[in-house]
Amino acid sequence: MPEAAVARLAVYLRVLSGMAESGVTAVSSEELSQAAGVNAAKLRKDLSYIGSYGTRGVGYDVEVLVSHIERILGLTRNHSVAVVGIGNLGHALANYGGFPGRGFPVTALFDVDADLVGIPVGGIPVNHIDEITAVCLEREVSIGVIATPPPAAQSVCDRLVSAGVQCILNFAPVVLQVPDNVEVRKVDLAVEMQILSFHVARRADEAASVSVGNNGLGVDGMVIRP
Amino acid sequence: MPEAAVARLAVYLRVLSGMAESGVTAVSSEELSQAAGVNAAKLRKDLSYIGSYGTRGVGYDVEVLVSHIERILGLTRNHSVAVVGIGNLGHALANYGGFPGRGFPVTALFDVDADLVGIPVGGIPVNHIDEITAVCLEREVSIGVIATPPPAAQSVCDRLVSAGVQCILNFAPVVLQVPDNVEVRKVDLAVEMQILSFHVARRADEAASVSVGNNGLGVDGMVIRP
DNA sequence: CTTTGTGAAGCGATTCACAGCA
DNA sequence: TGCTGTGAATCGCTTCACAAAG
Repeated sequence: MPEAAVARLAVYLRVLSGMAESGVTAVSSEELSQAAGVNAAKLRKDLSYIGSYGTRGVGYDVEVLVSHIERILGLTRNHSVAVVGIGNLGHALANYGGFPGRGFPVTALFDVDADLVGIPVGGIPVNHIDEITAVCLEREVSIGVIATPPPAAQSVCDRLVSAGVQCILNFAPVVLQVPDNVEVRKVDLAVEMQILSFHVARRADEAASVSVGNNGLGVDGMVIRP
Repeated sequence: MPEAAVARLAVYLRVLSGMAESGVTAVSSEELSQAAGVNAAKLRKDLSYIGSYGTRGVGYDVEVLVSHIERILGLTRNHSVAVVGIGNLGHALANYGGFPGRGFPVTALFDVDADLVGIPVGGIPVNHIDEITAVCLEREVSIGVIATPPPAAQSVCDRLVSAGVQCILNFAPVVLQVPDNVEVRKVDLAVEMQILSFHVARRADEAASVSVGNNGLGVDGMVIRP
């Protein structure tokens, strides 16, 4: 199954959960794809990767789809999360209090700053970063979230890996080096902003070339390239 | 140019900036690709999209690459940013104080909560959300960041669009509906966590099938499928 | 001899279009 | 008839491999 399809399944799951709460019990590929912002063919292909749970001529049962997607995404068991780096972002993450979508309880917080150690954030006490290995093993952390300043990220990552953590969500603007058996996802604000910046620039370029070049008209409408 | 290549250019730029600060003046595609976590062929292909600025047999001049990537990404001009929703995440974003990588000054903050209005966060006073249109137009906001609760996201998005904002970074777990001329990037924690969860589940499945099924050996090593 | 730049091949994801089924 | 499920076609990104250049 394509990695991109996995990401979309998570989106479908959210939309379906919303529908279920609103009392909707059945949905067609057309309706669901609209709500998820993809086209219907892609949606059906994505769902086909996990099995055939629709009814031809009718559509999908919302509850059935929800439970199958949850199973495929491994949401039937809890995934214990540790957040490292209790700055602005770390606070925000800890205070989400069990991650959005549930099933991801935050069970450990770490920081280098001794002044933070022992103080609870979002109900969980902060441990010193030197305790990562012991605490992660003890609390069976399966997902590590890195929210440290860039210089600390690789070292934190190494420690998480040596504590047996195989999944890492990295907010630090650093390219992490990890062994093959560790999965890293990164959330990189600077990169996101720069992609948007690129599109602004491209739009500006196109606007410029349309107005003076590519439409064959000069600025006052005179035909240059008939 | 592939969208994926644009994202990588932003990563190369960061790595190159770090090298420049360390006094490195030249770099080969092999070195740079290692540091950026991609293979050398892909790096060269990506750089070829923006022009031929290397020297065969030698490599690339760090400063030259930096300035060309900055130009392509539109980083030669400032992009004024507005953050909407001053909760935990909004605070964290506002306090970054000019976004990572610079060139993205936060010039406006908005919230519905009247108690927050007027109080500065990260040096910028919070405006009431009803003032979005006027303030965004006045401060020439080009990028809107949505950090509101899910139910408010679409409405905030609509208001940003009507204020002329054409680029949106969305942290709310909602699929935004926008006109074609608006570019949306989303950062979705729940989706990221669920992708990691999927990989945990897949690893567990594989481990199970290796130990009891696909290697032809039972749990104690007895041959089941010789 | 080293390293870039790139056409061409390869590969994976998306889209099409229709067979299959209720 | 209507909608799903899916092979086949298509598209676009990635990788290869080598000619070109210093």
